[in-house]
Amino acid sequence: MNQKNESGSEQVAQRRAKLKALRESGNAFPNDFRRDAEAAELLAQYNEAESEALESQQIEVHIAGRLMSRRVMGKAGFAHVRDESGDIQIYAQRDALAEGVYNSVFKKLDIGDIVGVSGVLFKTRTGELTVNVRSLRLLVKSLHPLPEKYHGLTDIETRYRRRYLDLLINQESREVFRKRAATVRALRRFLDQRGYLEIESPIMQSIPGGANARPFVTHHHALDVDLYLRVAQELAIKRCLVGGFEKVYELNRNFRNEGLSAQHNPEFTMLEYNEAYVDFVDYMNLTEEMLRQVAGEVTGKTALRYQGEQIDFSRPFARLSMAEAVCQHNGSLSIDHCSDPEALASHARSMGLEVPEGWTAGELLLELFEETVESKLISPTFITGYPAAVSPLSRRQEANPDFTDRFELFVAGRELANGFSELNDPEDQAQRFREQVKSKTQGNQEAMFYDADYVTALEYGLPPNAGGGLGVDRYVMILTDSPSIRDVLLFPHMRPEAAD
RNA sequence: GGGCCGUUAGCUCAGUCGGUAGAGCAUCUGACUUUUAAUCAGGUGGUCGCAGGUUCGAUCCCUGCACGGCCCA
Repeated sequence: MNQKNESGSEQVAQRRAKLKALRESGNAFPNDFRRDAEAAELLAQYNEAESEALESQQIEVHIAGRLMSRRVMGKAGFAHVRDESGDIQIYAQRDALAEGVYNSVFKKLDIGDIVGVSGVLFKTRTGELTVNVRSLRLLVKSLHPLPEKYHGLTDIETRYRRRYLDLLINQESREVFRKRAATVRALRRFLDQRGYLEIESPIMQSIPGGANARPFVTHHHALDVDLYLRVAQELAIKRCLVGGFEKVYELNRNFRNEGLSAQHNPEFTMLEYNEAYVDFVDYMNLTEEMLRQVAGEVTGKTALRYQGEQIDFSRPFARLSMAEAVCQHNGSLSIDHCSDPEALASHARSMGLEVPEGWTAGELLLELFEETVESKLISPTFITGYPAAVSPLSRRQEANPDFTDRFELFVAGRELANGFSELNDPEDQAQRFREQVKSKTQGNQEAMFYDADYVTALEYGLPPNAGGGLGVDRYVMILTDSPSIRDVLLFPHMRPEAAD
């Protein structure tokens, strides 16, 4: 924003003039300064030291970083230098520096410049650990003024579009991405320690599958074929189980061609994990343990506050069937009603919901669940008993084949994870794919494709297994108390800015 | 896709019941050798998101568009 004006702004022109002078007097972009300390390390080590002790030790340090503030008082001045670890103050005195350095280097620095500083540690009258500058070099001239020191950068659009500025100014933002990295590492560690194999399966596929979602299409010119960006990792993982790997996960990007919202980015990170010879109950247990352990490792806490709500991963997660959950939140319905399409439809209509004639009890139940329950599930809650019609890869319940051995986990009113005992009957799978294709020809762009090779894989024998999928971005949102998925994506998808 | 709100200096924000705009910080000049939202004095800086319309005159009113935020679908 306003980029067009900035190039002509007075402040930028002044800085460009300084850069021009630097170029004329030598290498304006040197890379031979070496540091031996970081701000946080020095503060940790010496902040408690007595002033006299520092005075007698004369500890010389070499630090580098970006100038974040400056207070010049005639023949001496203070500034703060920020490196990745934090900020530390420097103090430059004209008469303590080589001839001319104070006026020609220090006083010409602009906020945002990257400097290399050598000096000796001391404490100011107010007790702040400070580097008393002996020599000072400008390493990189910054051409644009930084956002203001007190209010910082708060414009949410600029924070997303120019993340580098956000990271530079807002330390909390850096912390979010450190926690994101820690979350990903902890998830991998959790599964690695249990003997899982991490795989990398194709992102470009000729037949996308594994989720009900509209895919992105691209084109391979040499082969002259359309390819889809994957919407899930699941079918690749289960092929690996057919191949004899028994515990497999993939943690990587998926792509779904849908709208953007505070919970949706077109590319997002999902962890999918499957294990042979376990079922969906085992996988609720595993998922619960994983989320609990990782939350503790990343935040150091068991009970989190998310957007004002208390979310406690340390307590056992609630487990309810969808019918039980709907009954809990719709006082006039009983469990018996939940298998009765008439009762469910009339209840839905009494609430003002539009439900088509001929919907099954399962479809009506799901509709009521989404309308009346989902947003109220703040504490971690597993919902089970999903209709087979909306679960084309899930194993059917033995007692009621219209439903599946599937769960979804809701936290903070949103879906966070999904899992099920996997369907490994090739003939049933083929039939489910046919139903998906029929739905697709009727206009459902989120319906699945028929994946003949996957059916063939099942015909060779997929061991009984369960699988789970975790929305990593949403999980990080909760761990970092971030209201929008864009807050946990370094470079979230934004509409292009208008051309000038 | 619909509704509401926002877009003014590099940043954070005021403001004009229609007469082409202000503050703080930043920046520039001067003073100042332990400051820390440094201080003091003075100055510079704007296509008021874009395009139309109404009007003698629009940053302000109207319409459309763009981007963003929130809510809904």
